[in-house]
Amino acid sequence: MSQNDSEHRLNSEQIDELFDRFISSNKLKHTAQRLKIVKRAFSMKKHFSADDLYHLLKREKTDVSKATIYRTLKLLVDANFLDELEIGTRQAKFYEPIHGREHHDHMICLKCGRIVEFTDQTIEKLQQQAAERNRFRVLSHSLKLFGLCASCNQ
Amino acid sequence: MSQNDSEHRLNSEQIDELFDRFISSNKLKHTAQRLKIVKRAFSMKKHFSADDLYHLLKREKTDVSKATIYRTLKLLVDANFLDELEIGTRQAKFYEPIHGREHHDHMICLKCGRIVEFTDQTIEKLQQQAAERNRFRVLSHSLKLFGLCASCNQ
DNA sequence: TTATTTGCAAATGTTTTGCACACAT
DNA sequence: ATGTGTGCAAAACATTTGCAAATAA
Repeated sequence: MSQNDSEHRLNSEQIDELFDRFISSNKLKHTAQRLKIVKRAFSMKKHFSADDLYHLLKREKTDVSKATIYRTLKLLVDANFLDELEIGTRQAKFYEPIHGREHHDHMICLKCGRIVEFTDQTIEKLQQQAAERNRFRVLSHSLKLFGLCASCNQ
Repeated sequence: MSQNDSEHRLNSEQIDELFDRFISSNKLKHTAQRLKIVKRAFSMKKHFSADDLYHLLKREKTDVSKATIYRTLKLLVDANFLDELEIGTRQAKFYEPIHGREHHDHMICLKCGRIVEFTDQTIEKLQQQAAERNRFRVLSHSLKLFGLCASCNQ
């Protein structure tokens, strides 16, 4: 893994700041539920699903309904605070804080589910060139490698 | 589009041959339903969903249940006769005949839904190298560019 | 005060599955 | 004869939505 997890985690103060930015930038209202969701989402050490978040909050006795979690996660993705990763059609989406990180792609271990991140500027460039050749305007992209991670591959 | 559709379509005789190969290679049984599904799937001019196939067959008075369509499509994908494309987690999967075509990636128009295919050997190579750097063994991959196709982008 | 937000339960949409019957080998 | 395959309806499952009650501004 090229990234150190803690390197990208925010402290409580930064999260409060981010929360305010999130709320005001979208003309939303401050609610206890949204604050709890944001606080928890931005302190996650790895990719998490809506359901993960739901159970974590429930365990911490700070219940928020699933509907609100889904609604808030969507807002956070639209506002570019969270990145959304789709592993497979029948599987729950995963989320991760963006927080100034550059775009990256994912390798997904089919055995243990581990998600390894990587970036390759040349690939990005070549994608863009392929798009231009087809007069296609890229708004977003997703590159996923499925296989076996180092430990699962012996 | 770099590919000519008709260039890759099979004639009736070739489909029969492919059907036999499909059945025998998997120790399956010849059934009217499977033949109908294979015939229709391999004469499709573009990507299709399970539901598309279901309605086409129904319209042609050759009813096959949805369950059987899903089961057969899965068999065809596993046997490497069809390629499966996931546009989004909550959307139906798309299928396309493989039939000797090389692997390709997709650009998906968010406005009209058009799917443009492309290949880039250098990208493939760089993906592999990125995987090796992480001692990750790639079994399959998916690269999708989302955006606006030439006509939708004016 | 009033437009948002929430929680609940019900709906959604695709795909899968249990089961009894039908059929290919 | 016997193991497969089929159709139906129900289940699965993540996510979305309608609605009435609660709450932020």
